[in-house]
Amino acid sequence: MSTTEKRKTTRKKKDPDAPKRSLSAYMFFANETRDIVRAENPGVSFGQVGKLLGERWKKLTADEKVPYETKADADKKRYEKEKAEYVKRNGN
DNA sequence: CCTCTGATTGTTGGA
DNA sequence: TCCAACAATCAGAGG
Repeated sequence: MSTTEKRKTTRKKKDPDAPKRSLSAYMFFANETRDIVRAENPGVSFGQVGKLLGERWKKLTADEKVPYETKADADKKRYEKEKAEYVKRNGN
């Protein structure tokens, strides 16, 4: 099963203080591309843009993803911090 | 020890 | 407010 087949929707959180996980490079990529794709495809519904984003993302090379992965990495650290506090709260 | 699934992140746009 | 496809990412649990 691929990660893209389940994910019904944002399910509930099982943890009390569940620290929000780090964002994916795609999230950052979408942040920038959403504006570009939408600019090139005005009026297109999310269905079109959404798929376009995925295709564009796959088209990007590791070098292009660098800036996005970099953000993702930075956010990852952010998550670590949240987790640290989260664990502290639970493991207090 | 190693593997896997589940849950989560954010975007748009309409109902 | 919620959901849909898209991709990534991580943490916990199990064998």
